[in-house]
Amino acid sequence: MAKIKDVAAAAGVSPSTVSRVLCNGPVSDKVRKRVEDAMRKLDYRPNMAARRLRSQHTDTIGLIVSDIRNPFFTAVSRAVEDEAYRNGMRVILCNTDENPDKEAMYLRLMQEERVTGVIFAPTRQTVASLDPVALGFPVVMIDRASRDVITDAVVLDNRRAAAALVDHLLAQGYRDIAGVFGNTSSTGMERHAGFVEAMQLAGLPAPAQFVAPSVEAAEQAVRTMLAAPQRPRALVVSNGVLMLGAVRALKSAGLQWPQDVALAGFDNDVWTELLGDGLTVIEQPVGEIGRAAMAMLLERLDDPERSPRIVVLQGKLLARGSSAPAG
Amino acid sequence: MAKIKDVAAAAGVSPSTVSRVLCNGPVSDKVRKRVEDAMRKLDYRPNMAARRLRSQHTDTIGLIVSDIRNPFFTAVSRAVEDEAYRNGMRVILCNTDENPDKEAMYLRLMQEERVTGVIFAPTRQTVASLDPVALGFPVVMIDRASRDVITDAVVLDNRRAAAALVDHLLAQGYRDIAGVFGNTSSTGMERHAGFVEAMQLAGLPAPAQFVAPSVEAAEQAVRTMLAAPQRPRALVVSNGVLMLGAVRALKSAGLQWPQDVALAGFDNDVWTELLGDGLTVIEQPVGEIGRAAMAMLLERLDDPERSPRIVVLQGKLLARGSSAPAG
DNA sequence: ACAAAAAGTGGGATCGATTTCAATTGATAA
DNA sequence: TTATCAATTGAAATCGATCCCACTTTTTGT
Repeated sequence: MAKIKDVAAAAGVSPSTVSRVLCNGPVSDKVRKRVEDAMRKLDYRPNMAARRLRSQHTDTIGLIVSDIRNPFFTAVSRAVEDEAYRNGMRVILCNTDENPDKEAMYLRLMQEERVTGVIFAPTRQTVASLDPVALGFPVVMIDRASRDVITDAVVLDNRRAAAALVDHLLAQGYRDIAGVFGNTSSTGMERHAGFVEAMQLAGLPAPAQFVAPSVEAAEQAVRTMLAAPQRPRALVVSNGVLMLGAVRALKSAGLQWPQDVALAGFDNDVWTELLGDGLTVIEQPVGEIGRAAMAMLLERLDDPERSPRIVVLQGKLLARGSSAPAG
Repeated sequence: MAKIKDVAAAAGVSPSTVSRVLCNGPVSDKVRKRVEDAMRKLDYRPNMAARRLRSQHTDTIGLIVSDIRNPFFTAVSRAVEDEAYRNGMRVILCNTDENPDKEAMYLRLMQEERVTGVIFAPTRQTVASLDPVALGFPVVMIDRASRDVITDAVVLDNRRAAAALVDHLLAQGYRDIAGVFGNTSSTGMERHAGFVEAMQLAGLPAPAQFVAPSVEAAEQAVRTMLAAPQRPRALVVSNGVLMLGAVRALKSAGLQWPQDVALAGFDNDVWTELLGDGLTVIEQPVGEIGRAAMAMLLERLDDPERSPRIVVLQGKLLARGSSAPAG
């Protein structure tokens, strides 16, 4: 494969000049054209490794999410990638499966790649022990954040969103409401807090279950909840993955929504609007989350000293059939 | 950030020796331990750019898919990534949106990154003009392949799968069957061919529509099909994304399946089993596709000379409620 | 027309690792 | 004890680009 020296020779200039053409340095139009012709003729492709080594900047950001199969994260990733690309940056995408070991491994990988910055949706465990300074690059958290560690972050107003679901169910006439929350993310905790707050405000108990963030775990948990002597009349479910489990549990128990159990949850995944008269959900501004995270990262790179900030975005309640009045 | 020289100094050895520790070269246990201690103390992270430049191998493969939001591709990606990781390789994931310009751009990117190989789901347009030799790295195609260009590939037996859907619908008593296929991929073409073949074998006409591979395009197309004077009694739909559009069209037209229109398609996306009594689909062996592609790529790297082969995997018909007998 | 400033170009060091080759050490056998 | 050989180690070249500095050419101002 042709290298810069070959191009230089072919164009009758020095390697320095070829490099200047590559980097839009000061080159006369005549020479630039000669060099570009040579590049085309030799089918030259700059070697990124060499470029990054010498220039000491990679123009690459890391995006570490817990599960790319979760439509929430695919949508956010998509937005991050588009935005990154528009700013001349590449993205390295990583899946952690909510596994702290994998998180540590990928953070180390990011260091080895000398990424410019990282956008990260960490588990509670990792978020507690994270030292962004030691990492050597700025980190913007998404979806999840910690109250203690101060980092840039883009999150949903989870308490309010969860409370909105509860208020909606209450307004529809439901009282006996139970919650299902993920146990690995701060998000699950926040949503639980909002759930409890709103229920207490209404003077109601707030029974809740915490489960591993998988369809199977949720299905199992909901199945037992539904089999209990006094089963709840409505369910608030903490995210799209768990909601899928809840729906499966209801179906396999032969229960209908909202007739037998009302449903309300998070994430406007494509299928939620197709089930019966639709599932009531909080729609997250996924595109905005991705774009905001990328924007924050760029600002941080611009000014490493500015104080960390947290962008809190609001969800949007989509009231659909699964939470229709008890009738 | 510490470099190899610093580690060498701290451990009282030469940089060469540190490098040998890094690469599992011949080093005495005593020295190895000293070096490893020094690395830990300095929090050393090898610089991948430098390593790749010098060693001339990146241990990185490219994975170019058309849409990471399509569950088929997310699932395949996941399998590829896991398999790659198990073989000590990194993956660069790219989205093309079925856009040939983006495909060209990402192929160029792969060259600049000097990837070891690429797994690629190309559009028909690109597949026709692809010259794997000129690219400089081996390419394994997934999901799609060309009859002309000879490359390693992993594909579904699309004709047979489509025919299986038709046969199933025929067995259930349906005759008036129409098809909806994507117009950018060879896959759509193959499935169409299988559809036509099976219909002709039954002595039936095979009306078909080709649409852009988006939910909206499919919804629009199906909506007009359903509004036509003699609307089909059953629909064969070429993939999960289009199926989503078809379902939306049916719902908005107030039609039920299978009572008004029977449905059968591809991709066992999570939601397909939740809709009514489930959607009849061909389940693709997504994990196997990803693993097979990665395996083929490794074999090809092992032996660049061996003749190209195509792995054809079989889909599995999941007969569900949407194709129940006409009653 | 001449000095000063600006623009364009080339030479050579450099980024941080690996790799080749030579040197040294230690172990083994005669 | 000494020659031989394998196992370790170090010195220096190298990967392919960028970047600093010096030099030449052109432009500008007076």
